[in-house]
Amino acid sequence: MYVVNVAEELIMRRTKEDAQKTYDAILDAAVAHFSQRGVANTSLEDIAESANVTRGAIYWHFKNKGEIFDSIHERFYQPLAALLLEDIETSHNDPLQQLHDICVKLLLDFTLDLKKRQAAALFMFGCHYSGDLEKYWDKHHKKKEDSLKIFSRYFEKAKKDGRLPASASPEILTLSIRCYMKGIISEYLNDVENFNLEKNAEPLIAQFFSNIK
Amino acid sequence: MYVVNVAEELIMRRTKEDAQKTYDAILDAAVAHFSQRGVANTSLEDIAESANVTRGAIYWHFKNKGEIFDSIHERFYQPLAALLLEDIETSHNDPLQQLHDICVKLLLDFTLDLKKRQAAALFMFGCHYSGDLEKYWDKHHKKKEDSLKIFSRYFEKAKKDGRLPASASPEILTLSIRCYMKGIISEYLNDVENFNLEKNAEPLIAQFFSNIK
DNA sequence: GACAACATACATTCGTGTATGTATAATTAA
DNA sequence: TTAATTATACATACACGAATGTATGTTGTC
Repeated sequence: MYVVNVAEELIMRRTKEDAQKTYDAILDAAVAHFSQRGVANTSLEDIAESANVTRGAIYWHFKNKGEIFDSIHERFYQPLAALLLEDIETSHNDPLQQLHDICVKLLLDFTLDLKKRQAAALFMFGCHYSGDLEKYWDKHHKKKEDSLKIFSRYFEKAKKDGRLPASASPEILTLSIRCYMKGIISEYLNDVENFNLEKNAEPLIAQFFSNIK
Repeated sequence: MYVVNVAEELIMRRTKEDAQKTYDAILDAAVAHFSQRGVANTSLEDIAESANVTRGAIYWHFKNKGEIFDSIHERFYQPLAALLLEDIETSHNDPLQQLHDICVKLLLDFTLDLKKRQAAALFMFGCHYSGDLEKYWDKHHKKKEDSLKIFSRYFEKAKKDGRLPASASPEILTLSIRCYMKGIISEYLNDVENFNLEKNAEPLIAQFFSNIK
């Protein structure tokens, strides 16, 4: 049982800041439960208990479980998309090295940040976009596609700079790195204890670039 | 709604072969529902309806939902593991080419076989090994690891034959192809309509091998 | 005193597991 | 060979708990 109580006390709280605290506590508790048991196997009572509130508090802040789920997505994807955008905007003389570095960085981030691990596990394995969650698929999928499109810009830059072998296709490379990253993160999250990502992140990514650099 | 009725008629049937038919119909209906909505969001009534039986029939053949889930796993992994074992046992003069071919074959198989797609989607995204399903994790995980260990044998062969560049490590390559395959299948199953696997399977795998062959 | 931020209580639905009923097939007895 | 018996392969009915959503109560804040 890795679920921890996020809120510290069970006192009555009515100020704006305190309301924000319970809001955050609910989201934190939700990510923890969702990632461990899946959205469908998590009851609002589970979340409430971990956040040291009652379901009443949850229904005050959120309409239902689906909106909690969606709120988590926003909180998780906003920084990720921003990070990627920021990286591609900063000029760098070797786009392939730059992509190499950001990929390693993204992977190592997971080893350092439990919250990110939980959120990623949630959206990769912990949810199914059917039933109540179906309506969020388009929105979430679109955000994911937008972020992933950024990958292609590194290869286009490299191509333009003549840094790609003639045999290499930017389209395939984009699809390839996308799948590769997805697979690494998947396999890591599926077995965090036995997959030594700290050690393997750089060699794995280096392996990918070894033929085009 | 892609769920189809698998059994044809609703008459009373009591022969051994007919019992086997309903058993199969239940499993088929279960895979379809599990892969589309997830195990947790699927009720036994859903399955029964698609299989043209009642929950009574399900409880006759299976103890509960978990055992249906486990039965599906057996039916799916047995042929897969057998295929991989058979391939590695057959002698081939170029192990890297052999691995390339089997990877492409595995991927293209998904484009041809709905059942395999459903089963893979089920075990990748449709289930969470917690609660009732937790007890199957060890067993399923072990079978997966056993199959994946086979990948390393191709690279060890290649290394022994001096077919690997000195810089390449068999361990990293094994981990790498494993993640890569997982990622390709993941991304494909996540968006079957837009991911053209028939077209991209071979280029993607070729891209992986381009630097070590 | 009004409203925000909850807690508590209640009604209802849904899924599960089990108990029981029943028609047919398989087996045995004659 | 056939009639009686038993076991199989389900369908039906019921009892129960769990989760949801809502209605209402309560407390502190501004």
